[in-house]
Amino acid sequence: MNLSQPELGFFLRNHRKQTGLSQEKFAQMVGIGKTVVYDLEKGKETVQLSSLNKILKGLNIDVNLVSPLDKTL
Amino acid sequence: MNLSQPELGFFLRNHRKQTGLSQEKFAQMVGIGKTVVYDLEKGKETVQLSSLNKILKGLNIDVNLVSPLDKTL
DNA sequence: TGACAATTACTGCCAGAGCAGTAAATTATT
DNA sequence: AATAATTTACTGCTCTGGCAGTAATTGTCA
Repeated sequence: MNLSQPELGFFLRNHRKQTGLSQEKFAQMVGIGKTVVYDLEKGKETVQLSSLNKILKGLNIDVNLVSPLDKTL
Repeated sequence: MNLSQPELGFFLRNHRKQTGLSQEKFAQMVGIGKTVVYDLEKGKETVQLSSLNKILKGLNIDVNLVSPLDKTL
């Protein structure tokens, strides 16, 4: 996938829900504003990378960047 | 990996170099300012997600988000 | 070594991201 | 159905990321 919407939003929302936390609780747990969580889940792309990072960390999600060049075939 | 520094910076820089484009040329090719390219490669985390997206798209890089929960084991 | 290209670094301005607060709408619980 | 919890939506404010411009530094090549 890519980091754009709405894919990312659904992904983040699903995983947050599995934590059982509301947007607000989750937001303060990872140290960002609730608006950012809402925006990201909704589809806003103009958010800070650092905010996404905090969310991904809070969800224990790891990132793999795969490039066609990396393929050691 | 995660989307934080300096890992991401090195990754992006290496892949941009393989395109043979300078930061400035690459920046205008993907439609962002040269400062953002420089900042991202350098280590700045407070950049917009949309900027990172444009860069990743320009480098043909795909993103995999892997969560422990997804493991269908 | 001189000239050229690219990178690094700094500036000031401005559009907009982040935020808390609030309220309305939606959903869940009892 | 009533109540509580959550989400959606909007506001105004503050702060800063994005940007072009520029200059200094570094790297490359003839």
